[in-house]
Amino acid sequence: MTTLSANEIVGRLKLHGLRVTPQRFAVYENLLNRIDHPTVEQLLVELNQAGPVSSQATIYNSLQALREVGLVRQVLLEEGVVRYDANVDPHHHFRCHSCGHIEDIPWEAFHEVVQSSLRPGLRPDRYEVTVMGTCDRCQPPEPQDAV
Amino acid sequence: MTTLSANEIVGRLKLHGLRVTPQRFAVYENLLNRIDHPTVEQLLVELNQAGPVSSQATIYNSLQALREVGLVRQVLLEEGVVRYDANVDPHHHFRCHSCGHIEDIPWEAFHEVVQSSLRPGLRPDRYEVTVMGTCDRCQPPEPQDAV
DNA sequence: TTGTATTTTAGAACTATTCTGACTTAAGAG
DNA sequence: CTCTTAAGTCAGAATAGTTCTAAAATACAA
Ligand SMILES: [Mn+2]
Ligand SMILES: [Mn+2]
Ligand SMILES: [Zn+2]
Ligand SMILES: [Zn+2]
Repeated sequence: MTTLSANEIVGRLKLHGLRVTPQRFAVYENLLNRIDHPTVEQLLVELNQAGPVSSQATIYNSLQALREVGLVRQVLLEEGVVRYDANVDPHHHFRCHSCGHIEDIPWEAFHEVVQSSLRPGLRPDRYEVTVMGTCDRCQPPEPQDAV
Repeated sequence: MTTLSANEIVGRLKLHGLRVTPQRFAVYENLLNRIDHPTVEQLLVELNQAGPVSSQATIYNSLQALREVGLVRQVLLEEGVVRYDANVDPHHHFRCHSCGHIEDIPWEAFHEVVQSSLRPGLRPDRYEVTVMGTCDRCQPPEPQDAV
């Protein structure tokens, strides 16, 4: 989450062979500066809030280009909702089904569990845990109890 | 995976307050008898293979009804692909990114890992592990080795 | 059997995403 | 710089998965 400078963002794009257009820059910069895993619609609204920056088609194009070089990934947690994430380091996700809040779960949280637990024959090379539950702000009306 | 008799299937539907129509029965029965997590399209083709059984709209309707009473669940593993599963017991999924084969991973495989590994404040009530890798039939071109 | 709320269905509508093709631009070469 | 052109942008059309509509059919309780 360390905020990247404009130069660093440009550097990353060029490093991956992407031309630096204002639209592409804006999409990536915006995605880097938020932790909420936005949808295309949300990106579109926020980017064009203070005057037009990017068309819808270009946001789709930019996300696709960024995805192809591995700077951005999709996150699929809900049916019919595609979210985008500029955190491409392996990690997991938590989703509050009360308020919809989504947050990252560090990769280390489920350390090494998977590799050892699969049946022989399956060669895992990636895995991801999705946890659904209730976040801090949405605790259900329970009186008092601990884990 | 124990094959259910027609009577048992009817019983389940009624138990959940669903009327037993030929279409709804066929959708649920088909889903119970396969382990491949089919899409709507695949269900449509297979159900109507030997003469018309159910329209597309009715398959969507049936799946929605079955889902609402908890007899069927969706499985989201790939972008833009919604799959259905009549196994509603908690379990995880493996997906071979070579052939697309999908298989269940028993719930016990990752027993108790999650509950203990989350930050305080989050109350998990469901979680799911998605493992991507290579299945038996798609082992990469390695010379010789055994399991 | 009958009555009625539910279900089925073809086709229309809707929605997220991709495509099209004319125009614009980033950036390397000279 | 200026030129050149492959790459990018964008409005609108097209596509695809899903839901809606409303008329006809039907499950099932009485
Ligand atoms: Mn994330
Ligand atoms: Mn399954
Ligand atoms: Zn919440
Ligand atoms: Zn395979």
